[in-house]
Amino acid sequence: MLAASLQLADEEGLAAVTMQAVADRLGVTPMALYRHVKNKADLLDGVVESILLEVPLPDVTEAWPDRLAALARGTRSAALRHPGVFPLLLQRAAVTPGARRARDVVYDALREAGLREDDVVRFERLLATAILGFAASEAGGRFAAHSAEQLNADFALLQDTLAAAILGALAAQSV
Amino acid sequence: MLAASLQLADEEGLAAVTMQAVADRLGVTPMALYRHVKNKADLLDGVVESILLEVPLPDVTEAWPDRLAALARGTRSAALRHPGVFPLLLQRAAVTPGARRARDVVYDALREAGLREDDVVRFERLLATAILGFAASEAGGRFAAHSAEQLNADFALLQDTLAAAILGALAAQSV
DNA sequence: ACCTGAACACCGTTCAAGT
DNA sequence: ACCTGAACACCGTTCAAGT
Repeated sequence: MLAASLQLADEEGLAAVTMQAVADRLGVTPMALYRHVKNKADLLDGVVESILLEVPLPDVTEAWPDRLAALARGTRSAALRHPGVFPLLLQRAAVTPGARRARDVVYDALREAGLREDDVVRFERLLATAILGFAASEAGGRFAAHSAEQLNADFALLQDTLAAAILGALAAQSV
Repeated sequence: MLAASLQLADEEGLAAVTMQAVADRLGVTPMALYRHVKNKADLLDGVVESILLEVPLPDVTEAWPDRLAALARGTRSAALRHPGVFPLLLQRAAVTPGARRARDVVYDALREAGLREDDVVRFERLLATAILGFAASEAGGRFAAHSAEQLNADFALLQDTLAAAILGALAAQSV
């Protein structure tokens, strides 16, 4: 049912995700959905969560900068796969298992980098908002006029900037 | 009419902005709105634009870093004033007068800083996505569990990171 | 447990008609 | 020019009823 909703959103946009359209796709009446979902908001929460769970977690054996870069790329890919829904990610509290999963990857990487615990949580939030902001902007259409190469270069600049910020914090705390 | 729509969104959320509710607030029938607006999407575009135009432009006599910081603060304030609508800003192409207005402030500041023209446009996009991403996350509710002090500190870290990136680019190009 | 039919109050939008 | 009444096809959701 979440899969059907997500597919519908990808094909026809978020506005096409109605209880009746989802039910149709499942060969059932709209009212049957209320057995599995509290209401429409709950259904959309489920769709958002399933996108979050789609982001592949990087291999723990990789070096921490590679893990962060891979997670960022994975997030961006998920956004481009689901442009109609992705902007919703910024409108839900980051307290679900899918959100926690990604956050833990970043926490572990930043700890391994050597950041102090308070900087770990600060930098996780910095990374998450910057990457999600970029991905949501790109998927949402704010960059409509830009070429793929431009966007790739922009994403690289963002990643470099964030990496430099982490290295800067490390240098500052080892003084 | 845009003012009435925005007010409605602020008071009761974006979902409450229906043609009928807006018309009610204006003491008119829903159909009368179609005289002034093509359809509902057009109305929402107008609301988004009016938020963009609400962001105060910094005084040109200020130094460039202060102008950038002031614009960022003004954007964040607008988001907090209109949390229900702000996430929509990431879903509209940045081609309206309101978007251009803010972009020109950043262009001028970055040129004055001494960046090369290609870096000017790259860094403007970096700044815009990072600041809008933060503001949309905060307004949208992704940070629901965090305190105001935490969020202020996070915003400061973001601004510092972006400022450092600009200074880094300046240093690199003057080698 | 799971699904349905009928119903409710509400959507966005059109069209012809009114002033 | 601007607004309205009536109508259309669609929403989300509830409830009692069916298997």
